[in-house]
Amino acid sequence: MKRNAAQHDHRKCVHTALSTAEAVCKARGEKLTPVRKRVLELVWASHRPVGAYALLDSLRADGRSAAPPTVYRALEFLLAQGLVHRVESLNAYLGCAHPAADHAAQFLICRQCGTAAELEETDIASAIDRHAKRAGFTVERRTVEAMGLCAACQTA
Amino acid sequence: MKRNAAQHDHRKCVHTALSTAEAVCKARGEKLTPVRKRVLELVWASHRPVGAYALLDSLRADGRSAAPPTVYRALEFLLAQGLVHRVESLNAYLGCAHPAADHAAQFLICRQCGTAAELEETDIASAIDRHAKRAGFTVERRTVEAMGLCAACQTA
DNA sequence: TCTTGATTGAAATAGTATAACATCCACATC
DNA sequence: GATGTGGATGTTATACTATTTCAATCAAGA
Ligand SMILES: [Zn+2]
Ligand SMILES: [Zn+2]
Ligand SMILES: [Zn+2]
Ligand SMILES: [Zn+2]
Repeated sequence: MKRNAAQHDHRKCVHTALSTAEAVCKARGEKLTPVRKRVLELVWASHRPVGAYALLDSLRADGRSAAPPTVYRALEFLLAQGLVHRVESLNAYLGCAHPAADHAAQFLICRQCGTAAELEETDIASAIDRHAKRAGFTVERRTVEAMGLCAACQTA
Repeated sequence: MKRNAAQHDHRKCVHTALSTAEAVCKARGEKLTPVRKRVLELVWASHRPVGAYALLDSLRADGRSAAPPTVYRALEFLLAQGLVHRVESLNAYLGCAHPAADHAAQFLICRQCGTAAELEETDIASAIDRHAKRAGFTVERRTVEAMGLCAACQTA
């Protein structure tokens, strides 16, 4: 039920995400250029992961000149800054809920409504790392994505 | 160091995988046709996840007539039977190490040598499920992939 | 001003996956 | 053995995702 369209002011989500991004970039001396900012805003248009070509269509709808590299470059920057995440199982992108700090993220993706919620549970990450270590494996990056039904879609 | 090319008889891996597949399909009344069997064998050609188009090339190298649907259909069948896994972060496919029983699998993927080891740790899956449940989310499928360095590549 | 490096524009191409329809084959039934 | 049926495969076309390459532009800093 969290983040149901009827139950939260999504403008606030977008506004918070954009201000945080400004702050983060400024603090790091990175440039949040108009294209990058606009792509971030488009990613935040919903709580559903968005495909790169959907973003491209939106950029073009803005009247802006845009080709695939336009959006992939913006995404590359936003990913590097931790402002968006890539959802591997969907080939899609999602705004990060807590971009300030480096963190291991996990995603709960609803197959019904398409929303994705972000978790940041260190014990999931450490369970993976522990078993990896037993195998002599050093973990550098983790992809954890759960598919299923969100609370809202279950009751419905 | 496990499964280093020099340190195990890979023919045995392949043979075991194919016999198990035969048995599993027979028990279920499913048909492991020549294409399907050959694709499974090709997937098992190494312990590295293989892309669909690499499999396609191999099928063609056999002299067989093959197009993308040929390999994707075979993979669809093998995935449904639990004989192969899909590695989401690589868009690639890997033979399942324990295809008989249904299981939650996790992968340790070496960025250096490309090998992927399969884990089947229930506590990783249950940690995910537990946090999901707290969010009211019902998990149906999990994708857990760790990128890093395998034991062999670390010492080297 | 000049230089330099980062960013963006633009065109082409590579890589991954599915849709749609025809044909074939194994098997059950008559 | 002939016929009908459904699954499996063949074939072509297309959709979707991502990168390469080179040119043009822009934004500081010397
Ligand atoms: Zn919102
Ligand atoms: Zn839902
Ligand atoms: Zn082996
Ligand atoms: Zn390795």
